[in-house]
Amino acid sequence: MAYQHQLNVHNNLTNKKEPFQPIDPQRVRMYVCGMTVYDYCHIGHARVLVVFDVVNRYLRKVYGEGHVRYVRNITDIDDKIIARANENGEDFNDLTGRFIEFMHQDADLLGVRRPDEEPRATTHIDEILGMIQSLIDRGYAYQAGNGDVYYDVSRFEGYGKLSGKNMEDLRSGARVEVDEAKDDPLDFVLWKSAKPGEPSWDSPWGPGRPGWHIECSAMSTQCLGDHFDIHGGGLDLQFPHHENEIAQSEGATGCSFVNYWIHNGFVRVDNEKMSKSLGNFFTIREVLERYDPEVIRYFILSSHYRSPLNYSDQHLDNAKGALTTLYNALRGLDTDGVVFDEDEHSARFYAAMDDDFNTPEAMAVLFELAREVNRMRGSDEAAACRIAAQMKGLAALLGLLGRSPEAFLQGGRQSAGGLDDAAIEALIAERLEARKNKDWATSDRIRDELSAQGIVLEDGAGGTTWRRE
RNA sequence: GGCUGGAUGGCAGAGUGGCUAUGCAGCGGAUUGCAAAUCCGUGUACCUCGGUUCGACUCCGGGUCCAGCCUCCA
Repeated sequence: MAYQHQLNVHNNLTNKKEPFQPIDPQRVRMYVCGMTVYDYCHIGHARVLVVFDVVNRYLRKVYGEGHVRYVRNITDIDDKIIARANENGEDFNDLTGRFIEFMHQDADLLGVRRPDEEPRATTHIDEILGMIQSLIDRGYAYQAGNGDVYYDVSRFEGYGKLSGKNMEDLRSGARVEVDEAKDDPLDFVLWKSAKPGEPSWDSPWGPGRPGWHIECSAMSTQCLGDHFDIHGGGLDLQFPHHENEIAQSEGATGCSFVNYWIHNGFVRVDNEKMSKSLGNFFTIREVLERYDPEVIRYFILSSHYRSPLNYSDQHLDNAKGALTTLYNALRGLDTDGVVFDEDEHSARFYAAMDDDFNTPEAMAVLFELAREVNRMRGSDEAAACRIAAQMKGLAALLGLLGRSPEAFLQGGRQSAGGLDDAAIEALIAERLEARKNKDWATSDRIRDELSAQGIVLEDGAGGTTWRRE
């Protein structure tokens, strides 16, 4: 019997968990704010990538592969990009092109499926200009004396509805910058007039470039329409970025913008937010030098997407151990083409995922299946295979356990000057000979030798297997 | 100061008005030549003070502490 999904998501617009009802179940639409590309992605970025990859995979499971459209943008023009390009003495397009490539490499390694569309700000200038013009026409924006075009926040009635802020509180906040050009300190820029030497595009308001917030409004509307289902991103984007997007899009189109706002929590280091400004970040590639990408993925999904996630080697080691347990269960079982019925484990897995993408609880089900597999193997190989196949099928929704167990277990980093696979196999063969002769001293010596190289031997009923620690 | 979240066993991390989360680590047993892996068993856990209740870690209120947003940030 097929499981009946009822997806519930925590909607930041209402700040409540609600049943998810797509505008059109045949075409579920999700937009996620991606990266500003002037540097390598860090683990915080990895979290957005992985979290929304899982949301994307799960929506496809529930609504069907062809009925979900996932858009994740790239911000490829902004102050920091210009500054970095100047520092490097290169064209900003070269800089962004390079880091887009690096981002794709990182995302691919983490098992993140490519979005259906990946719009870039610089290729959507026309749409951006169009939306700014609409805002001016409808009285939501004005050009200031310095040439910049600003959004007139006081004109938009619902301003603050996403972040739970009101204009008075915001104005009384001590940190609002005072800018002479703006009518109101809360107004934000839609079009920045170009300073000499800066990249710029022509516009009715003079040469310039788009503000950050308008990019996302224009790109999401262009790719998904005026009104769509899900808009996601990091928690820090809730205000002002997403608040401003609502003001822009609803101001420009006059219709409701997004039904469900989903934000992932931060990655922390020593209980502090990992961020560029604090300088306490670890890049994905840095971590990949020491850990398998699937370990990073497991680590990210081992806590709920809305919770803070503390980064540390200890947590990654823990993730590695847990993943090893799961792959150990799959070892030696051929699940290709195995037909199985989904049992109550699947039901519990889906129930967990239906409940606001509760990946930790879903993962607990994977461990229960692993135990079932281990209980069955030996006594009923076919049953073990069926359970293993079910386990792999569920894990695939999280983008986990997609490789052969050997690829994961033996694929660890070979220490410098360490033994390659053939040398390991040769030593195991030699040890096997010694064991036949009950020469335990030789057998143990070889095992110790391998152990010193980080190779763990396991003598099973079907022979000796090995894995890298 | 305003607004959001959070506080669970050695560590990590779900969840629930009364019933084992799960993982890692530990301990005992099985298995093993010894290990490893695996299986079985095993832990006075729910920040504090009040309240509601037959019963609260779970609901309500106060407090304490932590994190985040209000400034670029995933």
